[in-house]
Amino acid sequence: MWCNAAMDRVRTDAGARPPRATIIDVAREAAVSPATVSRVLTGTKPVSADLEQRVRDAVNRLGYRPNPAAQGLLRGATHAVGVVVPDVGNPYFAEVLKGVTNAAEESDFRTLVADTGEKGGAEHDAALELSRWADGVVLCSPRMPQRELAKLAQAVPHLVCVNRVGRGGQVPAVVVDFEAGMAGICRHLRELGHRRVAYLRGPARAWSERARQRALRAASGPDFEVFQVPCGSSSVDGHRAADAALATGATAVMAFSDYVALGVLARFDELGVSVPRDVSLTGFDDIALSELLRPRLTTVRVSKQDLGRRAWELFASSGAIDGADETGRVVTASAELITRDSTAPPAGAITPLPKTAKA
Amino acid sequence: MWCNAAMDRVRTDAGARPPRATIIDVAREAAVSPATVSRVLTGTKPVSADLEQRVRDAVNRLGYRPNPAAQGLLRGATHAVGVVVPDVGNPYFAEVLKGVTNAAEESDFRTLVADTGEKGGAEHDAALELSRWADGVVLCSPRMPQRELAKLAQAVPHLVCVNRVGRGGQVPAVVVDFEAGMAGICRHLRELGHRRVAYLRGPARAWSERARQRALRAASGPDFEVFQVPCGSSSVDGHRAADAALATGATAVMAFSDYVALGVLARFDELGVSVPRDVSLTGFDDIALSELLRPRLTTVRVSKQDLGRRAWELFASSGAIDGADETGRVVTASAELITRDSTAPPAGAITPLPKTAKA
DNA sequence: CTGTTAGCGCGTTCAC
DNA sequence: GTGAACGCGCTAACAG
Repeated sequence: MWCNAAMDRVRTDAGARPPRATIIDVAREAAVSPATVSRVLTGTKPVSADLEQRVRDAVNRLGYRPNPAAQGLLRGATHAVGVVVPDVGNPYFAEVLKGVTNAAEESDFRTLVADTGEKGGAEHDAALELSRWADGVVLCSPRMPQRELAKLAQAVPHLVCVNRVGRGGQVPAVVVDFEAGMAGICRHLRELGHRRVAYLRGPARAWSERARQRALRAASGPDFEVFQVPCGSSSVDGHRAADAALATGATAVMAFSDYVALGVLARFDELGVSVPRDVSLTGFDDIALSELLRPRLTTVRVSKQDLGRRAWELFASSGAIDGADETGRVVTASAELITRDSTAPPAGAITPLPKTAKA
Repeated sequence: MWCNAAMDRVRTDAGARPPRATIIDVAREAAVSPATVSRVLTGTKPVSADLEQRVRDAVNRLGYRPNPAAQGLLRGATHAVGVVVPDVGNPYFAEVLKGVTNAAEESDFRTLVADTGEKGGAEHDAALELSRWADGVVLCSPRMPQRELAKLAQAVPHLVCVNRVGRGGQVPAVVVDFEAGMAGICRHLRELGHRRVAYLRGPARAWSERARQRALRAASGPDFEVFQVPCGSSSVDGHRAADAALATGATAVMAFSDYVALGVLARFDELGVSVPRDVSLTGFDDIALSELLRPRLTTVRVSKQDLGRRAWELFASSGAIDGADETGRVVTASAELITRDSTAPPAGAITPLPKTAKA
């Protein structure tokens, strides 16, 4: 009955399917007990140099790698974090994701990603599903309603939010200071002399959108009128909403994000509207592309990778690794205005329609 | 010694950590055996309507979700695919990733992502690591040497490549017809009257780069000179290499990809070089941004999501799901030239230096 | 220091 | 149509 894996391999060699070696195969190969192999690999208990070498050789020879499912089953932890993002294609989230991944890697954690395709309704399920696989979940800019989030926080052991604080900050979160950033943009535009500006709204349910709205309300007044234009969070949304923004007669357009501004810029170009000559344009986030675009976008710098890293740290300190259960912290990341080429003083005349604007 | 999970739960209730319910908890709740619960959930064997309802109720009440680790252990499969990409921030890979994810989802498979940060040396380990967690791995545009790939293919049960065919097509792969695409670009430029063109090279080890080179060799001749300029695969690389491209005196610049062309465009603008008036520019891949840029980029359309989907299908048909082991297929995706605004006939005079070009 | 034993949560045999 | 028992790969408890 010692017909072991090595034998099988020979027989199935034609199929070239190398069956994964188990710890028992390694133990047999090294002529030790499975426990010794485990000890060498996990380093929990000392093992004599001789045996250790034999085990290491066997591991290399067989190409053995422990099965994480079995490890997870036993330890009750998977050594993985889940990350839920609205859209990996959005450079903003791609960066946040990288931040989490890099930080997690340092602690030897794997990252699992779920893309909800900007469908707020899918977030809850995605997080729940990820939580089956991972020890915790990082929720990026969730659009789900407050009470859904609260319920989720009870079902998912280690939940961390990015750019969303739950009711009373029950859920640990790292958020950008959108209010300050948006205020900076408003101040900048006002100083340039703009009095009528349009704002391209992001997803209504986004927490960050509401924070921006607070800043907008605070900044607006008789000498600084803000026209709200429904838009969205993608370049395509920006492209679509650009005409409406122009129609407000504003001399400056504030986009929800750089990614949105990208689409706006393209549409403006199609319409023959020059930025910043005819109209000023601002973004938010400072994605890498913004410096490559022409004109270079005036925006608010957010350290996106850092956001991801901070989220990881929140996860780690919430007891996911050691036992120090420190729930409910909310950390705020700064947002700094970056003035570039897409903003300038308004032209003498108000431009109610793009076509006439050019004429 | 029957101090079970339910007991523990009561004690740690203060921490508000809801421990995941097990199938046994559900069975107790529904007053049936664990086996019955399993049968209801997997639907493998018929169960009486009465019991089925009781089980479903219990599942909902407890919020029970089967532990995938345990399932994986038992079934010897995890119901997950790994995807290794050089850079998730690259819109190209983001799209391919989405393609895999969407297709996998339909078969109820989860997607695990590893980002190698464009470090070819990290690919091997990343794939190996992913293969511990997943039933197979999709390797996107791997830069690793041929023999490393061959070795990897033996260690990873279900390996599929995107944009890379291994020696003799041993590894199932879906590849873009780079050669045809590149040939199309060359023909287009030639027809416009360009005789001296620069090519911004991608990563030397990329299979797709070698395919492009074949097309370039075939197209080049006394009346179509191609100047090779080392570059890379990111926008930043393109930005850096733009000057060198101009210095060749070419009237058209072919970028490795749209993503690279983006950086080139930005640099050209800084230099006051107008596209396509002073110099024509082409990309490859047709990422969404390319239509938003000004000028809109002439490029080669590649259905990126489809690439991902086809990779998934290759994985699925390689016996990862059923047993139909159909190894070594290589499928080729078409590449279609999209003529937009960044290419035009060359200006009358050759432009050896950007500054003089404008004057 | 090392080997043996038990069991993590689940699905799938077997008996009934 | 249902329940009891076994084992997936691994490691933490015990024995020696």
